[in-house]
Amino acid sequence: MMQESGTEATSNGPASQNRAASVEDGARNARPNSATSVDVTAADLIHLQPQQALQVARQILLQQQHQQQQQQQQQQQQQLQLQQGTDLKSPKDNENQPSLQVPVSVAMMTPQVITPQQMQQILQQQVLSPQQLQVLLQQQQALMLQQQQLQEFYKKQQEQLHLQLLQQQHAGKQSKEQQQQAQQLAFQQQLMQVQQLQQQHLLNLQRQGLLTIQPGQTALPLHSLTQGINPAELQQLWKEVTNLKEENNSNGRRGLDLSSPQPPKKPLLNQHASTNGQYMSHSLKREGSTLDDYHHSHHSHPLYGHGVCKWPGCEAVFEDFQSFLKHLNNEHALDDRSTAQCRVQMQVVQQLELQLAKDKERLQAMMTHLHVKSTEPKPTPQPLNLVSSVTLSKTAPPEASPPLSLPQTPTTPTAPLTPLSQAHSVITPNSLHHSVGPMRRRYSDKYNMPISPDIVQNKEFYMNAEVRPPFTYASLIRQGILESPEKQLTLNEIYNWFTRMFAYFRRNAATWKNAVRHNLSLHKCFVRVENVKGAVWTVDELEFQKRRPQKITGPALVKNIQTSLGYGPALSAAFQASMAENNIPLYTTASIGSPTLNSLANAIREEMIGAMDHGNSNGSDSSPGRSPLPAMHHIKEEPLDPEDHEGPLSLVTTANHSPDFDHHRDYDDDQGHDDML
DNA sequence: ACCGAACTAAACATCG
DNA sequence: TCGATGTTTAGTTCGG
Repeated sequence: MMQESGTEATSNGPASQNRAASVEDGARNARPNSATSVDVTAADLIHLQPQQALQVARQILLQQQHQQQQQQQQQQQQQLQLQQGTDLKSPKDNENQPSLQVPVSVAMMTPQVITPQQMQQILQQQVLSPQQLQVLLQQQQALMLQQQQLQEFYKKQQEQLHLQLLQQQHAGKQSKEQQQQAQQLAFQQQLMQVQQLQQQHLLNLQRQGLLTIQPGQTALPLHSLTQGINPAELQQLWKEVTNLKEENNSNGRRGLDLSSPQPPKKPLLNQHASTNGQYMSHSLKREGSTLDDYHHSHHSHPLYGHGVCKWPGCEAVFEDFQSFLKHLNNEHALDDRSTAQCRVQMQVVQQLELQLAKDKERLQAMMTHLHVKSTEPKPTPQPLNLVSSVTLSKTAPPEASPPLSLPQTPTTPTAPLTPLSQAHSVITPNSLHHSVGPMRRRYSDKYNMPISPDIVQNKEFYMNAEVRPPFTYASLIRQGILESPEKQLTLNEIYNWFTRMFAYFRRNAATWKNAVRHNLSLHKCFVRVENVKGAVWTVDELEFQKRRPQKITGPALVKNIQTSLGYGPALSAAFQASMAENNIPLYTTASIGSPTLNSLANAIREEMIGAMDHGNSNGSDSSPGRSPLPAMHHIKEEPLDPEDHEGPLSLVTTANHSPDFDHHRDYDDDQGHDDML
C-alpha cells in the first residue's frame, strides 16, 4: 500500500482534507515556500539577459582600457607639467587627486559589478551552450588577468603621481591658484578625454546593438566625470581632447591595449570556433589567414549580418557580400587596431568565462550544501545541447527517448517550463543540480516547449534531486508515454515512470497520482486505449500540439522563441545555430523588433508552423468527446515492468544514473502501490 | 480586473 | 469489500 510509508507520504490513508494538508507540509517540504523562493530567484535572474551581461562586461573592459589610456595620459601630462613649470603642485593640488582617482577607481571597480547575479543570470539563461560557456570561461580568465594588470598599473601610476606631487611640493610654492587651475585643467582634460572615449565606445556598442544602454551604469561614470566642468571649459577642452584622442587612435595601441600581456590564445579560441562554428570565432577570423576561405565557404560570415558589418564599432552597410569582404579587408585589415579589437573581444569573453566559472562553483557549492546527500554534484559535465538521448535510452528500452523535441514544436504551449528548467537545460548537469527547489508548477506554460530534451538532459538531476520538474503533468505524462517502446503506458506504468524519473514524485503519491489521473482524463491529448489486459494510455500528438494554440504573430512568436531558448535544449541549440547562421551574436540584445531577430524568427517560424499546421489540421478541437480512440488495437501487451514490490528506496540515491536502469524499478515498487489516495 | 491554464483536492463511478 | 482506475467538479494560483 504505501510505498511511501517511509516518507511522510504515509499519510495517504483514506484521503481526507487533512491528509492533503499534512502531506503538503511534510512531504513536500512546504512546497509553497520553496516554490516561492525558487520562483523569485528565477524571476530575478531572468532580468538580465546573457547578452546584457556580455554587454556589461564589454563595457567594463572598455572602461578599463580607457582608464589605462587615461592613466598613461595622465602620466604624460604630469611629466609635461613638471617640465613646463617647476611650479606646480601645491599642497592643495592634492585635492585634485581624489577627483581624479574617483573615476579611475570607479572604473576599476566596475568589473565586479557583473558578478554573481548577472552571471547567474547568464547561467540560468540556458541560452549558452557548453561551448559557449567554455569560451566565456577562457575569456573571463583573460579579462581577470588584464584587470589585475590594470590594477597594478594603476597603483604604480598613483605612486608615481604621489612622488611627483611630493617633489613638486618641495620644489616651491608659487601662485597656487594658477597652479591649481593648470592642474585642474589638466585633469579635466583627462577626464574629458576619458569621457569622450567612453561615450564613443558606448556609441559604438550601441550601434552594434551590443549595448542597450543601461542608464544606471553608463550614465554614472560619465556623469561623475563631467562633474565640475562647466560648458565653456568643456567646449574648449573638447577640442583638445579630440585631438588627443585621435592621436591615440593613430597609435592604435593606446586605447586598445595591444600590449596586453595576455597573448591571444588562438589555439583555444580556434577550438571553439571549430566547435561552435561561427559563434565567437569572429574575433579570430581576422587573425586567421583563412578568412577569405571562410567567407567563401560559408557565405554567412560572423562579421557580416543583414548587410551590415558587424565588426565592433563598425556599422558599414553593404549590398553584397563581396563588397563587405572588401571592406573587411580594407577597413579591418590586420593592423594594430584590428588586433587590439580582437583582443578586447577575447578578453571580454574571457572575463565572462571566468566569472561564470566562479559563479558556477559557487552555485555548485550552494547546491551541494543544500542538497547534499541526495544530489552530489556530478563531476562529469555533460553536453546538454546534445540532447543526449543516450541517457534516456537506458531507461526506456529500445526506443528510448522519443522524438525529443522534434515533434512537439514549440508552437504548442503546453509544457510549461519554468525558468529554472531553462537553467537546467542549458547549463551543464552540474549546474542543474544547483537549481534546486521545487519549481513553480507551471511557470511559463505558455510556451509549451518540448520538454523532452530538458528531461533527458537533466534526467539525472531530476532523478536524484527532489526538485519539482518544471513541466506540467501533461507534458510529463506525454513524455513518459512517448518514451515507452510502444508509446503507450498503463496508468500504473505512468506512475512508475514518474517515480523513476523524478525524485520529486517519490513523495506525495496521492497528490500527484491524482493529478496524473486527472490530467489523463482531462486532456484530449491522452487517449485511453482498451487493451486486452486492460487499458493503456497513448498520446494524441496532434491534440497535444493543439493545446493552447498560440498565435504565430510576429513579435509574439519571437518572444516565444526567445523564451523557448531557455527551454528546450534542442530548440535552443537550433536557435543558437540559427543565430550563428544569421550571425546574430548572442550578446546582441535581441530586441524583439530587431530585424535580425525577426529574420531568425521567421526561420524558426517556418519550422514551427509546420508543426502547427499539423495540429491545426486536426481541427476537432471543439469536439467534446474524447478522441476516437478505442479501437486501437495496438494492444500492447504490457510487458512492462510489473514490478511493484515496494522498496523504499532512499530518495537520495546518489548514484547518478547508474548504468543499469532497472534499478530504478526500485522506485517503481514504491509507487506500485503507493498510497494513492 | 479578467481570463485561461494548470494544479490540487475530492467526490463519484466502474471494474476486477 | 477494497483498491485501482477514470471521470468530473470546484477552488486556487499564476501569468498574460
